[in-house]
Amino acid sequence: MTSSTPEYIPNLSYDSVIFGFSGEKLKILILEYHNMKTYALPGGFVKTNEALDDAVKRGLTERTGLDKIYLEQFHTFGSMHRFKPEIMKRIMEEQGDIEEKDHWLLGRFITVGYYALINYKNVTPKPDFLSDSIEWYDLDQLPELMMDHREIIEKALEHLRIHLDHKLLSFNLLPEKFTMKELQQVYEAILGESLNRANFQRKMLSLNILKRHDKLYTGGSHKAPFLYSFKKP
Amino acid sequence: MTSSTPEYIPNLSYDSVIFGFSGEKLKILILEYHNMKTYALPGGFVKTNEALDDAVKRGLTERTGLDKIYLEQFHTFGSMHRFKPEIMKRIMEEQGDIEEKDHWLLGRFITVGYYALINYKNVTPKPDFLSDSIEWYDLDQLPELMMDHREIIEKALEHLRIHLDHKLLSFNLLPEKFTMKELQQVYEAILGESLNRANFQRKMLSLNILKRHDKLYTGGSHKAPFLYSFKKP
DNA sequence: CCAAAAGTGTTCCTATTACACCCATGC
DNA sequence: GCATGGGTGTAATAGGAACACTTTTGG
Repeated sequence: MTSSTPEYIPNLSYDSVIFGFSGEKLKILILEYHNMKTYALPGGFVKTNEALDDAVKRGLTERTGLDKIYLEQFHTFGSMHRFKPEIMKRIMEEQGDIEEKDHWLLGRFITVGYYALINYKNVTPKPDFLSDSIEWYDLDQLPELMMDHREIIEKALEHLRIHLDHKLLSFNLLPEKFTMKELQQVYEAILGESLNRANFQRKMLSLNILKRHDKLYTGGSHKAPFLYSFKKP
Repeated sequence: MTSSTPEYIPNLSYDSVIFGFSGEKLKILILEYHNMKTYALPGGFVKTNEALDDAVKRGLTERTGLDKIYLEQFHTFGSMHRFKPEIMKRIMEEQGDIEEKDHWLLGRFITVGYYALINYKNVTPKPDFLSDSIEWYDLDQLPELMMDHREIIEKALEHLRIHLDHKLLSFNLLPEKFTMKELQQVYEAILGESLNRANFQRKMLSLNILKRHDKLYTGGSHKAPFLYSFKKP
């Protein structure tokens, strides 16, 4: 790509915080650059003729194989502390891109933060051309991340916790049908605290967003729970 | 400015929604471009070596004369529907800037939205070099705005309403000392609804963020109200 | 004394919380 | 029958909303 007709908007990127849920713990998708021991959030760039939201969706699909993911924008990070060109330079050198001195990737970047919440088990993350691996990490066992990516995750989590009630419908975190206990586990994993079973049940039902289906017989020695699904609007 | 060493980040702008309060109504600062009947939010661009937040503060100070304003970022707008180069072209032609065909200002822009809430009376807005006038407009009497600026205002207002309790402390909308009635008028103007006086008083006091001072004798034939100020943390 | 605005009190209602109880199921 | 997990009931509490009452002030 030449600088006269750039394919991507310079100095602007996005980073996505992909939350995944395994049944008990909340995890985050982190990638590692080739031989660098450099861990980062999956991010990317916006084409000059592409909507911001579309760019983020495109990047996420390329990296997770998942389509039709609900993404929520939460903050744009524009501090000059983000400017660490050495890191990107090393990454590019590993790639063999060493020619250009003022390559656009070495510029200063303002990044738009997005987050998504998906069902862990539906995803087979695939590393892209820049990265060595892409893996799920427990929230409390994150590796050291490049630049301000740790801060980006904290801010994403804060937003997720505040807007949980309104946003959970849109995220496909649970299977089509699920039990009340599973739903509660999602809430507890995200909020990081345990909730009262009886009150949680009542509150969820009072929101009038759940449809009750037949009971689920698991073979366990206890009462069979109802299955629920989200009412589609 | 030449394209080889750009002063500003291309394709990225900010727009600021400046809410002002006059004592009864909420107003917004809108500027008009020279002889264009084109109304817009005050916005600007980010220098390549400047923090995003700093750029927004700089622009606001240039246009309002006010310093140390608390600004809150709320959303980044990146749709391709924003791309209307004709408008900017006409503005530049009015200015006499007609030479460059692919000038950076004619590109597609992703814009970061910020809002602020200030005391209307402390401000003497000054038009910048591009604009003819800069005026306060009532929320319900806005002129037709360029591009998606109307949508940006709606989204700012939504954020302001939701986060009012947490953010009012940081905004210098009221004088140092104010009465409970003045505080209530701010809330009512922002929320767009009237509130019960007795309950509002109790709720505000229960938040434990107000310091009570001496009474204010206005000369009105009624009980003198207490003055309050926000407790500084 | 009256009107206007401010401060405080009372009542009602709803949402939240903690805990208890009973039911279904497989061993 | 009994342990386990699931559904529902109940009492105590907190918070909000609606309204009434009283106090202060200047005319």
